[in-house]
Amino acid sequence: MTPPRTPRRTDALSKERIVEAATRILDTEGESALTFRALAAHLSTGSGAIHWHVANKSDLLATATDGVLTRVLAEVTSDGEPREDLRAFALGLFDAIDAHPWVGAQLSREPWRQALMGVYERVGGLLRALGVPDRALFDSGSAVVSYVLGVAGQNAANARIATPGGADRSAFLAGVAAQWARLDPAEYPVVHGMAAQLRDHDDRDQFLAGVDLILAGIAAVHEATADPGR
Amino acid sequence: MTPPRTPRRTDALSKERIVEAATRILDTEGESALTFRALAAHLSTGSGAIHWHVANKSDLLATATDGVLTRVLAEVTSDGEPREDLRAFALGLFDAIDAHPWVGAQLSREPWRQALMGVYERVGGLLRALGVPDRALFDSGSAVVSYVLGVAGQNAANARIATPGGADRSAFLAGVAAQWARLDPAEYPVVHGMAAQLRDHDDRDQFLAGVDLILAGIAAVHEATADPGR
DNA sequence: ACCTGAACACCGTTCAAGT
DNA sequence: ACCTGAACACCGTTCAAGT
Repeated sequence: MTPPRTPRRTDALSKERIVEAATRILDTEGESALTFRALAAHLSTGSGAIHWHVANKSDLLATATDGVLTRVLAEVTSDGEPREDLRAFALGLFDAIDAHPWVGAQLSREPWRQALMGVYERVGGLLRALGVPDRALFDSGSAVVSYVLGVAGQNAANARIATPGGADRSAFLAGVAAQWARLDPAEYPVVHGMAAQLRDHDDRDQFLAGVDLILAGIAAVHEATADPGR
Repeated sequence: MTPPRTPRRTDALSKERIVEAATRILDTEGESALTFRALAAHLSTGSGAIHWHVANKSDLLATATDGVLTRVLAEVTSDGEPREDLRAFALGLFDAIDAHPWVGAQLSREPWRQALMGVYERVGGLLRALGVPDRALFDSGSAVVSYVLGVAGQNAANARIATPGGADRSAFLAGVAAQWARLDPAEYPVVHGMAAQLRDHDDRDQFLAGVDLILAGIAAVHEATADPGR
């Protein structure tokens, strides 16, 4: 009489289901909670089974990241006024990374390369619709994309730092603001003066203000250098 | 007769020496090579000794990151024309992260918060010297800082992806450019058209172009909204 | 073809024991 | 006070064995 093995699950495992479960763990418990053992438990299977569908952890993170970004690309449509479409798209990326902060931490990983292509395409297309000449599309697009990713990364950082402590975001900001306010105004005149703004600002508003700033710069530079022979 | 223990080292261990060694490992062998065992071997001590000086790995990474950023703040002076000073400072951050790509990956970690204060102070001060009104300093400064960090993060990503493969940066870029060129122009008209620019562009130049774009935007918005009653 | 779960080589961290 | 190095509880990944 052999010892009873754990009964085989009926619903088949698949890379899709694994990535789905991984995303849920990342969203709810954070990056450090995503282990193959935890994942296996969630899916009531063995860790080896996961490795049959997923090459390794990097592959898993890559696919999950790609999923989030692909969804943004698909869900945020660009069929209106280009300026508004661009703001909406940027905001879509912002919100996606806000909802899945771990994606911001994947910035420096492979998966982004593929997704970034789609992002560049979208941003470039909208900039072109705004009248940016083709030769300026690369630099302008790169500036927009870099800015968006920079904010995303910082936001991911804040989300990470804030949550572990248990305090929510506004309490966290208030704490940093208080620290800024306490700085010696002689040594840190600017930051000292920013404390109140830091405490009260809205991340999304500030993000959009930055997008508008860059668009204004693109418009200014573009008009200034608009080549006559074109 | 007791078995001979490893002779006690004469030069005292210190947090400073540990962080120095850690930085060297990070720079030369990459982030994955930094383990307490490797570090202990480099310093010919035990892993426990390191934990006596350094709370944990996070503390170690934080201190190393802070060191790099502090050095940039100290070495890049700002005593000339504000616009040039700002470009030089941004470039200083760019180069530092280019030289220590692992710093870019620390973006979403605690250590940055302290260093970021100094960065905001410097950038804000220069923007003010450029004529940006105080109330606009926070948003403008945030835009500049976010952009710089975004580029830094992406560069760290490229450095990471490129080096493991053994190919150097230009070969890596050529590969990605070739991939972009191969894309269906009907589906990816913009990115397809950017392939040549991607292959030939200079990272530093493009970075500075972005800084200039943002500065142009700040100037434009500032002039447009310059309040008469001030 | 797909899954199980023990085994392996590693990791950060702790800690009794030394000097 | 500072250091040593074994021990502990983890981790990703592999793999013989099952169905």
